Amino acid sequence: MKYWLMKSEPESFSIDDLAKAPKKTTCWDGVRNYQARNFMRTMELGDQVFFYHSSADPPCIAGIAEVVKKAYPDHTALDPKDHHYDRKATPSNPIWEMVDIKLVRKLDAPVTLDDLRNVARLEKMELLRRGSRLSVQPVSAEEWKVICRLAEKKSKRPLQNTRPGF
DNA sequence: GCCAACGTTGGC
DNA sequence: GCCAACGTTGGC
Repeated sequence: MKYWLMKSEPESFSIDDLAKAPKKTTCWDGVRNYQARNFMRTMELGDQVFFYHSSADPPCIAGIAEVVKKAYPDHTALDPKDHHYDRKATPSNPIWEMVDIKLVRKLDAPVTLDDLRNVARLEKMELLRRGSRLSVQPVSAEEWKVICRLAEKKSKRPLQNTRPGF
């Protein structure tokens, strides 16, 4: 099982929106970066995801989700009226793909970007790299564990409903 | 709102 | 293949 971090601006789609969604599940449409897409292509069912609020106050990991559907074509790339339309995309070559993710749990106390920066073991984390903008990125097993511990500490109670591995 | 960092586009 | 121009991301 692998670990990931996916960014969303809460003004467009937040952890609460995911909680309110049917089956607490959403398709992750709109990714228009090849590296991010390639990461989604390698995702497996059950992979665990940190749901990150970008351009938020404060920026933070707001919850945990998991992959419930493997990569498939992102239809919004084919719709000229859609904001994420890409004229290079065709039905036979849709170019862009998405996965479905389901909420595992919202964090009682979000782990902020500032919190993460204060952990020496997270120094190499992609999110913390200067100028990093990747919206879908891998998280190492160690990083995952460290961040889950941090989340537990902040919430003052055990993380429930998370799979073994953190 | 600012702006640094980054990815993409397109002329050459 | 180079690289300037442009658009976007995302923290501050």
